[in-house]
Amino acid sequence: MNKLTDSLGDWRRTHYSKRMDPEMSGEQITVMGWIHEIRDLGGIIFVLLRDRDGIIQITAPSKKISKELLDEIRKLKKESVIAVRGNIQESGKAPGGYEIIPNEIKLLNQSKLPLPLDTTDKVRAEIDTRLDSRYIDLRRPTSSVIFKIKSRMLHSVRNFLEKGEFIEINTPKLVASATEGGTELFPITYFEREAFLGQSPQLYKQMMMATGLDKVYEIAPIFRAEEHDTLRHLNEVISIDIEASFCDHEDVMKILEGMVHTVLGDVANYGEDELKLLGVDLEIPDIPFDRIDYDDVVDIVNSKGVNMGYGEDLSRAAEKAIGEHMNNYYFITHWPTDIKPFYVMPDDKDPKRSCAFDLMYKDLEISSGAQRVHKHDLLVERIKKQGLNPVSFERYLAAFEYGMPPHAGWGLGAERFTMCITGAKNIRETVLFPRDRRRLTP
RNA sequence: GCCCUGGUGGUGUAGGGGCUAUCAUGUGGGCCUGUCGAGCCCACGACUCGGGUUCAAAUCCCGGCCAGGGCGCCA
Repeated sequence: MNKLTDSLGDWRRTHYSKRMDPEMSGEQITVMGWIHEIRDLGGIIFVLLRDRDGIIQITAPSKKISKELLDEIRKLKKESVIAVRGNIQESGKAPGGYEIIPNEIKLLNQSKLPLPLDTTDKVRAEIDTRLDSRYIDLRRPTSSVIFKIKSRMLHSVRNFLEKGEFIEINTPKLVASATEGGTELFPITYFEREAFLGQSPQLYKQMMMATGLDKVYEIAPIFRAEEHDTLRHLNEVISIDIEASFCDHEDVMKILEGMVHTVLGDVANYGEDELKLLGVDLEIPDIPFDRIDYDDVVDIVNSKGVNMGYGEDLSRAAEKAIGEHMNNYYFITHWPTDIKPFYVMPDDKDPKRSCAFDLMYKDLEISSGAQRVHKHDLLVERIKKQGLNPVSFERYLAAFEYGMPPHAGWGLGAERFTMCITGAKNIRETVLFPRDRRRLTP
């Protein structure tokens, strides 16, 4: 099989499929990609070549090209990789308005058939089938376009934060302590000791506040060993985290809403074609976002017939109820101190309430943040109150003894944010190789 | 982890104690000079695994595995 394939040699792609213009008519160009479909009508063969940008038609009329080339084309199979040199021609009859009349074709690699799933969207495959053969699934534009948008989103996030004078940091994902409380951690073997995969950069980015770097951000994976099995949870996700000194929760909420607003604008501006492919009409929310007090959330949820007590976290039914009442992006503020982590600052005037907030998009929590406790003794008290041992936080706590400024921050789930932008119903759509309760490969 | 539903060619499905197991797409072959979900003809290809009931199980029962939906868990 392989002896029939050609080497790349000195051939290089001169154009992507969608970047043609009328002035190029007649010009010889080289395109490279995968065979999306072949329509052999006998006297004329149409080969649809797909690359990153889209699809261009190679048109081979028997009268215009040599018999040898025609025979070569007739032997081509779906999803094989080819390079085509030919003349570009404007044509109203061709999809996209342009077609290429081939002079020479190289078969760079052949595809095995049949394919594990259909790349032309004639027959839909289930997400499980698609994830098993993700590289082929991503040949479908509706699948890969999510990652083009995610890339734009992350680029825009970095731009925004860099403009705001945030410094990008990298904190360890191999950590010693399982005592941060809350979520389950993945244990791993670290030489002769046990270690864990980091659940959050929280403690590290707070320690950075004691360094004088003032404003930091990190975009990195976090790991949570929860056995959840839903459309919006994974065991490995990307967290967009910031922490800023000499700030309170109001300041970082402004940064967060400003960032979401800017990023959505950027994606709408520069990703127009991509959004169109998904059929998404991206609405840019006005800022400031609505802020709703936790106590009012409880009242609204109860008024919708969903039972919820003050001091409880939102159940799924509660999230749906509040999501129905609010729309788009909104903050839930003044969470009860007791259900928030130890590092969250209690409200001065009413310590039962905290300076913590969640950013919601409809019924989906996409970010949570807070003003943090920067006073050492209060922090120790809060750790004890949550049933944790201050001794295991020794190194973290020490950072609060030598001049820790007041600070605040948040973490935003990159995949959940991508879901908001793309309209994906399953978080797995927004990760190339998702890790969930059952899936560890590919 | 719990509840509900399901697992049929490569993919997506119909069927539901005994027939040659349905359809689409695909794959292989043939015809066709403007296809664009091309069309037409021929062929190929499947009942999740283990156990049980039964003269007979893809179908009913039990269990495993896997999946879909919902929930829980998720500082």
